[in-house]
Amino acid sequence: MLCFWLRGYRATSVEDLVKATGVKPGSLYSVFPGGKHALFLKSLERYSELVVPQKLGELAAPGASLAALRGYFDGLVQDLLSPEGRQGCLLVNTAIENAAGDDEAAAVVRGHLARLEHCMTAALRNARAAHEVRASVDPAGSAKVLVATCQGLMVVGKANPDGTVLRAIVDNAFAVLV
Amino acid sequence: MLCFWLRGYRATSVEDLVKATGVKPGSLYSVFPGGKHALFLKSLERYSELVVPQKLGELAAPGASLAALRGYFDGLVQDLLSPEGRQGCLLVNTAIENAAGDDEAAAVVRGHLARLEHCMTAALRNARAAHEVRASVDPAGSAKVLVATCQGLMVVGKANPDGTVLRAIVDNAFAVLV
DNA sequence: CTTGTTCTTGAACGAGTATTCAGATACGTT
DNA sequence: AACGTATCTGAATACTCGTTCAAGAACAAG
Repeated sequence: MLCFWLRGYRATSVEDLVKATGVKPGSLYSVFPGGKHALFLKSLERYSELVVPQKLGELAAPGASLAALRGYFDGLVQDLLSPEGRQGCLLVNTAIENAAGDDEAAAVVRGHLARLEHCMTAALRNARAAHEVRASVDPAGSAKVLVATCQGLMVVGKANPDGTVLRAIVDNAFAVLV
Repeated sequence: MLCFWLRGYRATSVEDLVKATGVKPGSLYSVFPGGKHALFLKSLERYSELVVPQKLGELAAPGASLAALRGYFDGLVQDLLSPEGRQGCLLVNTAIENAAGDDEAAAVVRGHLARLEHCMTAALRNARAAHEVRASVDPAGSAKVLVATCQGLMVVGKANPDGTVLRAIVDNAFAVLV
């Protein structure tokens, strides 16, 4: 999973996977019929189940509110600025690199986006009930925009890992809510 | 340029470029010292100078206002839904695929993002002067968010080329401005 | 300790990669 | 027409790629 995350699907060779796992080619192909591609799909699922919930943090909790939502974006910015976080999000990378020609990969990405939108909608609903955001805010609609914004944040962050720029995006995205 | 746009940097072979241009390997390497990578950078520049202004349309004009800004987003959605437009934006693809390990490519992407932000800021300033958006809208700040949103729109569009979803994102992004 | 089975190994395979270069071709000048 | 220079060509180079498979090691049962 780390190989694909760091280097992308095309750029990781089977040799990379052999070195990273210690599993030799023969075994690798018997354990994962379908080879590199099957392993990639498994990596996507593993990322969804292991890394994503960790990044979501409080945002995935039922009582999540504006602070949790803001915390998710702040975490994203922090990751993009750290040397280890420069690889961005495996699922965003996959959307750009593979989604057009790999329906199975695209389906995993779509699932992730749906989950993200669901969490954000719930958080915004809670936030409105607690009068943390303007009453005119439409939770479902604003969640859709915020999903797109955080994907865009990752694109901008890859090309320009500048804290001032990224924080300005987040600040202004939230400014219209209160 | 079309090769890199359609398939990405890593996935386009020199043979693809030879077939597409009709220029044989020997000539290609004498005309472009630096080979595939030099050609890629030239393609990025060509895309910036040829395709981007066409996509910007009215938004690049001095008098651009809210309609031009909205028109840009609508054009983006339309492109993502058409079979020929599924490749998305070469510069977004490059940001994800190459920016982390290719400083020259990242610089071209940064230039594009800066230009986009500049155009959007100007359009929002005009829009506010014409009372097309709320007086509380900060042109510079909102432009930063809109830049991120349109990059995100491209990520979402690649994984989920669904008109309803994409149009909802654009509608809600603009809803907070008026 | 032998036997039969499962699992593991790394060398080998063919296809594909970016790049080079000696030979062939075309062109402008005399 | 003949020469010299610039340009073009595509076969050859030295890889690296994903994948397979025969040979060997490990292991449990008798």
